[in-house]
Amino acid sequence: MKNTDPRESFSTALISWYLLNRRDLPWRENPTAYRVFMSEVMLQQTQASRVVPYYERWMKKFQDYSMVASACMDTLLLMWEGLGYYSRLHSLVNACKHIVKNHRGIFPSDYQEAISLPGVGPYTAGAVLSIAYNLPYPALDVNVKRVLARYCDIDAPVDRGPDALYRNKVLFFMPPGKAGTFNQSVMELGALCCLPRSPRCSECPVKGDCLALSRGSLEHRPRRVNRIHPRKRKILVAVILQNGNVFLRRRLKGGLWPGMWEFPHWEWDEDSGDEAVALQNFIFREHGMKPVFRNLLPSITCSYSGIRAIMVPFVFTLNTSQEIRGKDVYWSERSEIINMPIPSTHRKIADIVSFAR
DNA sequence: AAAACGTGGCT
DNA sequence: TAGCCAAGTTT
Repeated sequence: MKNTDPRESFSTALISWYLLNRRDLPWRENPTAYRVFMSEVMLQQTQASRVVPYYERWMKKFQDYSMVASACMDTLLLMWEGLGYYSRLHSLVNACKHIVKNHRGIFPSDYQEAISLPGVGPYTAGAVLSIAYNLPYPALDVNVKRVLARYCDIDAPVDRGPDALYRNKVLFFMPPGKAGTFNQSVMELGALCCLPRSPRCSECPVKGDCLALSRGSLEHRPRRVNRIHPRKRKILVAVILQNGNVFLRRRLKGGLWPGMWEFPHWEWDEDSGDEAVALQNFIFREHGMKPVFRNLLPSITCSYSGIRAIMVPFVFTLNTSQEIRGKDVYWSERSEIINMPIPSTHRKIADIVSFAR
């Protein structure tokens, strides 16, 4: 007699498929709570393939919470550079400090304690507790929502409103004692098979019971409501040189690119006017320098959280008689720029500057 | 509740 | 090119 329990047929087929098809990702070897925690934070809003090199560098350098907690912030920022969402890093460091101080260096196995750690939300708490400790919590990310929205033909939007419906579905299907493997199976199906654009239904281990597939509603699952079209901006960037050194300033904690180094820049919202002069005035207001405009560098487009920007780099030189020093400003040698944590779009400009001639 | 927060690959 | 998308959390 074949098993016809809908819970078991889903999880059994899914786990069998997972054990055969899963990727050999580094955080899947020896999945201690520390290793899983570091990977889950890096993976937030990011694709696995992009995280791999960052994760391997991180694990080589930091083997436990106390090593992260005591590391130099610039070193940490440099290791995170390019991953984006830098507040994750600041939260992660604070979480590590908290675990060392209050949990004897052991990730808490209590859900409420876990979710109260900085940067740890429902997803990350569920992922660490299920994967590292095999505790029965959902790890509800967009992959899981997409798989369930299709398999159960759920119309509730995945990007707004309460998650209770989706969480209950996960718990309904979760087989006893296999929380970690089950959660990873659903996520992996979403990442490899139940893809956002063109799902590979012919390869799917649970296609036989997929409601969206049988009802023909696959195109409408998952349903989304939140669509923000990006606004355009033009940003004038100042590359100020003095004796061959490059002027950088450190951003404040909070907001965009917290704690990282950048070129001074000014958002340009006019239709016309002398951009170089406007930028020069800004530099004087902000930093008290009066550098001389020399030339332009190639413009760079970038986008982040609803903004599409074009960055226009202006090269200035500053007379040696003007001495500008300060806590959060720095004259970097060209060869040294590579060791400063700099956000991705500014890094492209920095590379031109540091490798020029 | 809605907006902020990065970045790069793909179509 | 412009839009969509990704192992979410915080305010």
